[in-house]
Amino acid sequence: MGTSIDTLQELLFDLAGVLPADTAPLFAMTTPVLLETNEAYIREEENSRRLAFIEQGVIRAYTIKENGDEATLLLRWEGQFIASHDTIINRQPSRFIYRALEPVKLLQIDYDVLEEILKTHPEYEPLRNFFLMKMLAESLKMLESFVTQSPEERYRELLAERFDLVNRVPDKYIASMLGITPVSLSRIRKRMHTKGKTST
Amino acid sequence: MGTSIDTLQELLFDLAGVLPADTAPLFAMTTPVLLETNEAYIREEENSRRLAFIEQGVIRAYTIKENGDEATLLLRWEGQFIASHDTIINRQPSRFIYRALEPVKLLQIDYDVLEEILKTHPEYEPLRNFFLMKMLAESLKMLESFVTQSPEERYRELLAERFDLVNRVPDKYIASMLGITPVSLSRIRKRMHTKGKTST
DNA sequence: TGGCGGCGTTAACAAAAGATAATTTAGCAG
DNA sequence: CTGCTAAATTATCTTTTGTTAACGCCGCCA
Repeated sequence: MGTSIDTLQELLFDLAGVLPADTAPLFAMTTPVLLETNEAYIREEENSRRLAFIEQGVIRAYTIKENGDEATLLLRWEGQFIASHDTIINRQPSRFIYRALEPVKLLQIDYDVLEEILKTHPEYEPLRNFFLMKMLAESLKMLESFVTQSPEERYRELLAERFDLVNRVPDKYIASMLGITPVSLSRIRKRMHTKGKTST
Repeated sequence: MGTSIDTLQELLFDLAGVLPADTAPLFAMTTPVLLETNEAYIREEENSRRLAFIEQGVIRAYTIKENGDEATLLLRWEGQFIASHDTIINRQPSRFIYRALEPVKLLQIDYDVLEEILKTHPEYEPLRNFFLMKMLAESLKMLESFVTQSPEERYRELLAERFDLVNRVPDKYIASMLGITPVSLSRIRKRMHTKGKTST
């Protein structure tokens, strides 16, 4: 059973040829964190520049709309990073809330500390680039789905690509992430059952 | 009148304290490129890892859907970078077409060449991070607008924030970027004229 | 300058989504 | 096992969007 550190060390080796033995300075500054179901990792208006690798569990990033409704921006799960992009990229208080949907295990580091480490250990730099690019690619892919597909098509694709995730997460959050209401998602599912079971 | 090089040198100085005099190795590898209206910069299935800073003009990134319709993913204009994210991030043939909507002036570099330069000149690294983060923040903001706002609200916001851009670009591309049809955008505009001229 | 073609608008109808509320289902605590 | 609560479904009605087609406007080019 691999730990976060194992995973990240492997990644660092693959990306930059950094041997696990040479990653001590990086991992010395990380802290393990546990969240219980429904616990907030980052709250609205918070300014902390924490960055975490998810070892286990699912975290939901959402915002509260003017009318009081929640809107889920994205879900992150094991093997991904989670951080307040408002705070890290724009140095603004987080407009989003990051909350565990399940018990979560994190490996955490402060972004400013990470930056210091990167100054003295530029060999870790590929790790940052890798995750930035990965997140950018993911965001663009989601964006693409909004301009090319209908809500039903987006849902079908999500089912096809992340069936496990859809089953771990309440439908209402999935709906919100697809840009529709839970009622609408329910109707889509009904349509899918009756009519075309075939697809994508 | 500032050139691309001036702008980028300024950015490099602000971000990393690199003096303009020390940026020669970087700019030695760049090429100016001119595109005329409607000329494609990157075509579908293309594998080139070109990266360009837009000095003047607007470029549209779009894909052709299964039904033959076009879907505009994003628009980029002067001061921004343009590149095939499929090709640079995932080393896949571009699924998008990048085409000039106006006469365009670019400052181009090959990404692989840039990577080589970054190995010997890590002091330029902040530039890459800056643009990656900037693009990520932009993508997430657009994504946010899809989960929190209606098409009409997205249009109003686009008008409020990028009025100049909306006026430079044909409505049908704006509509597609908002995830709706040109017919629908036309109705939204009609609604806005008659009813609420106020607000966000 | 006359015609052609693309773009935006409008119209008419079908399909889908939003809002609200009632009802059923399901997960969890005691 | 029972009961409570939240989530999901269903129903009804309204609003918005999609689809297709017609029409007018304008720019461009022969």
